[in-house]
Amino acid sequence: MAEAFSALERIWTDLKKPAKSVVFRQGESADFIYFIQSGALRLDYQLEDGRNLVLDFLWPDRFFGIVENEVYAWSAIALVDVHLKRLRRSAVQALTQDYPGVMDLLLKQKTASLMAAKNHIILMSCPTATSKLIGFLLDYSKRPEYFDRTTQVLTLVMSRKDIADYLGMTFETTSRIFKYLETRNYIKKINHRQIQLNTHMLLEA
Amino acid sequence: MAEAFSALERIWTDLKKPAKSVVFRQGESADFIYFIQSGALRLDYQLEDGRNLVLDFLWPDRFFGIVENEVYAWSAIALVDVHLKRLRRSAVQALTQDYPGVMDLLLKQKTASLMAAKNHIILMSCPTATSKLIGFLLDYSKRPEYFDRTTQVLTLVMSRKDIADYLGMTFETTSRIFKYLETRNYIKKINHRQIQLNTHMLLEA
DNA sequence: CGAATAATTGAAAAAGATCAACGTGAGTGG
DNA sequence: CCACTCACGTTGATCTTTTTCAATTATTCG
Repeated sequence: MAEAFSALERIWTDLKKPAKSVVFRQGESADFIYFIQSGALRLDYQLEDGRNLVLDFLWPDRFFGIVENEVYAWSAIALVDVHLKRLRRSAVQALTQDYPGVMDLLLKQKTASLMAAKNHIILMSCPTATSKLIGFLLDYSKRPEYFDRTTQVLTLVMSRKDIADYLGMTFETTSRIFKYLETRNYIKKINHRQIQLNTHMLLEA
Repeated sequence: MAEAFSALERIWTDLKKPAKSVVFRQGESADFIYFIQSGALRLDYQLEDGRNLVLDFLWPDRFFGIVENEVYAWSAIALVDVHLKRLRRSAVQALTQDYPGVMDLLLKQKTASLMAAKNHIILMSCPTATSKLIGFLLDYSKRPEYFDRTTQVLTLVMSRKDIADYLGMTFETTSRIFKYLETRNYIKKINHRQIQLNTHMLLEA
């Protein structure tokens, strides 16, 4: 796997994107595969009826844009300034000939996507908005980049609407549940984007 | 791809399972990969709190049980009598050495799983139970094995509870929405498991 | 046939959406 | 640096949808 990685190193190029910028858009020709070095992204799926759905949040060390199709099935948007590696799909394809490990790596990454999707489905199936949001916060707190274990402070890189679009609710409900969790001392809002978690209590709930 | 398939043919064994039988259980050692020849299955995920979640319904020509982990992450249950092909994981692994197409096939199947999951997420994000169920019926009606295009009759191989557990609602709601759709002439119940669809109207809704 | 399982239906309660108004705070241009 | 603006977030009141719990009816399978 390390060997596959060093093979990929020879064909990737560094790429920095500012917060809120679009890495690729749903429907665009899928010429590149990406890897997140640092930062965070949101995968958006635009429905015909105008609704926008957040399919996933992406964190460092994840590949994305791996599809068999001609075009991207969803959009990738930077939530904060991101540092990416970009690989031309055709070049990756060529590498798989000499380095079977590259194929293994792609398969592993696809498995990671599938597990993320499974987790997303589990969250969405929670019977109440409160349990959805608690599940979301607990998952999120596993990201070392945005959760400080010593202070228990979680830095939200996404808006209330992003969370709502991920969990299948309205942003008003998201806001109200945050409020409710604070009154019950499950969380403490430092500011809109900084939340101190009472992990122990959240796990109990 | 055809070459990969014929390679697999040499190592798979036929397997028939009756309706309601368990093909594998969540947590069991994941020694086999399966392929559905005919019939239909349900993938169940058991949560610690006792809830049961339907992650997917599987139709013919799909591989399943493809995981990297030691154990299956969910259970597979036959909804009707099924005809399966069973392949020992280690044998498939060995085949990938000589037949790179086998790897491609596994990757393609994983992509299929991911697309199914994406679709599932889209359904679950529908704002009302009615739109969820309509989306479900329309997706389901793409299965030639269970939808008769001439009579427009859909044969449900799963219970109201299975549908509810798939869409994230209660089975009472599922039942009520079926009733509602019938009063509005979107559907016509032949019996509990046979539903005639007014596809045109459903697509409009 | 009869027991067990699945499906339906009703009434009441709870949860969430909607619509509207109001704060708040980060970023911009003077 | 300050005022302004605009996007984001919060909150309230009302209405709709869904759940819950309970009872009843169908259906299936031994």
